[in-house]
Amino acid sequence: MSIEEKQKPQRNDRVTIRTVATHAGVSVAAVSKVMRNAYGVSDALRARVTDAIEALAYRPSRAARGLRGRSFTIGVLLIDIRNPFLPEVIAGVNGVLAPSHYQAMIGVSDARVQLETSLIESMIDYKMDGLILVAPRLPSEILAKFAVQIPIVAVGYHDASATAFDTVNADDQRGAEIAVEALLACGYRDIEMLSLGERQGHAVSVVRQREIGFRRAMQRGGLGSSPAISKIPIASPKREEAMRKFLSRKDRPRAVFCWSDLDAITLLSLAMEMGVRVPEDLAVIGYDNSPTAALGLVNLASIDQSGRELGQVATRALISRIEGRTASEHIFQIPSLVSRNSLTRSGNSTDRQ
Amino acid sequence: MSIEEKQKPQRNDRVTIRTVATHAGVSVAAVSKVMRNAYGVSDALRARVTDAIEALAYRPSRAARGLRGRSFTIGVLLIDIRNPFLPEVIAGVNGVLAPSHYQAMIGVSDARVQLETSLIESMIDYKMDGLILVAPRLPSEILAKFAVQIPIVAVGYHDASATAFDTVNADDQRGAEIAVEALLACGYRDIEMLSLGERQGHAVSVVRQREIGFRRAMQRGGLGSSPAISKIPIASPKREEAMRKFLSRKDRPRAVFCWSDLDAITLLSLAMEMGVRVPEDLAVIGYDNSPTAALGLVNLASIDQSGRELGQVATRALISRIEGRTASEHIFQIPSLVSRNSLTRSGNSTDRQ
DNA sequence: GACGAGTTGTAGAACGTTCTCCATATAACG
DNA sequence: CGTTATATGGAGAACGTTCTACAACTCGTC
Repeated sequence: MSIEEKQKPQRNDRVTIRTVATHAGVSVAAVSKVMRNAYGVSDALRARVTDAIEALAYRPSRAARGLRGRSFTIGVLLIDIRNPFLPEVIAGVNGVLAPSHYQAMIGVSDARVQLETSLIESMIDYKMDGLILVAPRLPSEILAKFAVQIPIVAVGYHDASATAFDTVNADDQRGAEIAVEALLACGYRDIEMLSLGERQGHAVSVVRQREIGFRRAMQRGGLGSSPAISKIPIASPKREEAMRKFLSRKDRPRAVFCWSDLDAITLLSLAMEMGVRVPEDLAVIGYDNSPTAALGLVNLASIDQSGRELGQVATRALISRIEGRTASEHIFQIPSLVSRNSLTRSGNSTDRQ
Repeated sequence: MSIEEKQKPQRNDRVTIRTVATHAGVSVAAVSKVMRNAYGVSDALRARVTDAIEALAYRPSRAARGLRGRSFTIGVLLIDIRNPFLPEVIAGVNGVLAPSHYQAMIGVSDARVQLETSLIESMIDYKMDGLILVAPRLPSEILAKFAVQIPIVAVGYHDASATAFDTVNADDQRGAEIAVEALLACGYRDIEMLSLGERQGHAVSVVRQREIGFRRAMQRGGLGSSPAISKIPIASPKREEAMRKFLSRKDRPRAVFCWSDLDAITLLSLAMEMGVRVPEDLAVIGYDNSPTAALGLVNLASIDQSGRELGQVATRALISRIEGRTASEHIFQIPSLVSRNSLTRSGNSTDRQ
């Protein structure tokens, strides 16, 4: 136990695998084996090596690891850090990763395809062990091409036919159905959906899925074969303009289902401003159950897709893929309704105003 | 220009620096020089090499780079991804980095010192070129120890005496002063601050700075030598409880300055619930000017510290440090007030209720 | 036309791991 | 006691860059 001084006169101060090896009196390869807990290591050897690692506070260089083998890092790609739903996903990922020896590194693509591509490439170049892409913008063929080089799990990306990578989703069709069913149960018949403007999102996007679910539930409720869906632009001046126009429409519906809380909350603000009472004049139901929706001031009913669970499930799927699974998996979570005052006065909170 | 086939029979399909070199008919070292635009490269050589890089769609391996030299990556450490102020900082960082050949990788520490340490170590082990720590929890001595190994810029961390690393801050003392001055200008005299519970944050934290500024402005305004500061716990059941107690206090002040929008917004919700009118019974001013504060439903006056600018400034500082600066810099931004209805009816939005 | 000063390109040793053999020691079995 | 399996440890070649030293070549300049 003489942890006196390094025996060989090393002038470099970094503790490498070699330092550990000489300190423990074993070979470099042995230390490597212990760390990766590979086959063919006796308990005695393992003990000696772990003691040395402890004593020297040795940390393997991630860069060097990546050059040859595993880097024990997984990359997470976020489309947008502003959406309050995404932090939940991260929390889920970190939760699963914490007890393992993996770590997450996050990149933010800001919804730009260019940046998204280059971040994915960077993560590959870092020899990361796997990727979790949250609501990626890239088409499925491109993702499949990347998936050849690195295990990929896509979250919030509906392509159940993908064979090269896994997907993890809340069932967005079902979520929209639940919203419509809730509105119907409150007695509303004149229902419209506020969806996302044309150019955003291809067929695989969550928005389109919610539209499909909306249509199906409306038809099933006997409310016409082509229920009304309004498209709201995403950029800021036009967005509010479109909502104001909607609110002041003569034939404004009695209830509205918004594709996302972000839109629903802005709608609530504008409604208050324009004297449209919620829910007396207009019932509103959002999607995501973001923390803001839960505020007493806002009190927005919303569909809850547990971001945390999505993150957890995606991480487990990724790890199993890293460890050898090749058949693709496509996992669905079932979302649920959180009722609040914007749906009906008997929501679950006290009255406003 | 015969980009026919690879000349040598390489069975490995990865394009490495060697592939580029043979394709361009030059040495490996030459290619490396061109990429790092190092000294001693003729225009002719540079052209040949860049052509080859283009033709082969070559991307240098980040892992290999990190092993020997620069990795052209900077690490960003976030204390908490839920705080809506942080995404702005990221946006600022990415904005500055986009045109350069650097890229950002983000880690989330969830305010756990343990995780914060291990993430910093990981980033060092990746041989990242520099670190931006946003509101780190670790004490200054520890940061200084890390700063020996890697350039560090701390954002939202008040330690102007640090010599080993840089700091970039909004002037939180001044921000609190501005808040108090605004309340005074509206004629309020009975002012209290809602701050963060005891155990959170050491002397260098932004919260303590805001307390200092609050006290100074109150004294300057002739409102006693030890103005009232209430501490609100951070965890959820106790937090609301403390706020309710505050709101129902007999000697409740006429105006309140909250250390953060997160607290101010919850306070507004509870006030509405308990029938305390804002601003007639209680004026409220927050800190951060988060997107939620700007909502018509919330309409919270707040101190704006441009997170985006903080991110930009921090990134520039980091790059200059990476490129050789050794003297430490401590940069201050001046925050500003955004007036809204929670401060006075003449805020800037339409009336509520 | 020899000599230094610059300029441009190259060879080859790091960097710190992993991982594929290979050598040895021990156990198992007839 | 030989033969064969099995378990354990080690040597040394990758991995894909950077970077130091140095060679070769081109100019002036004396």
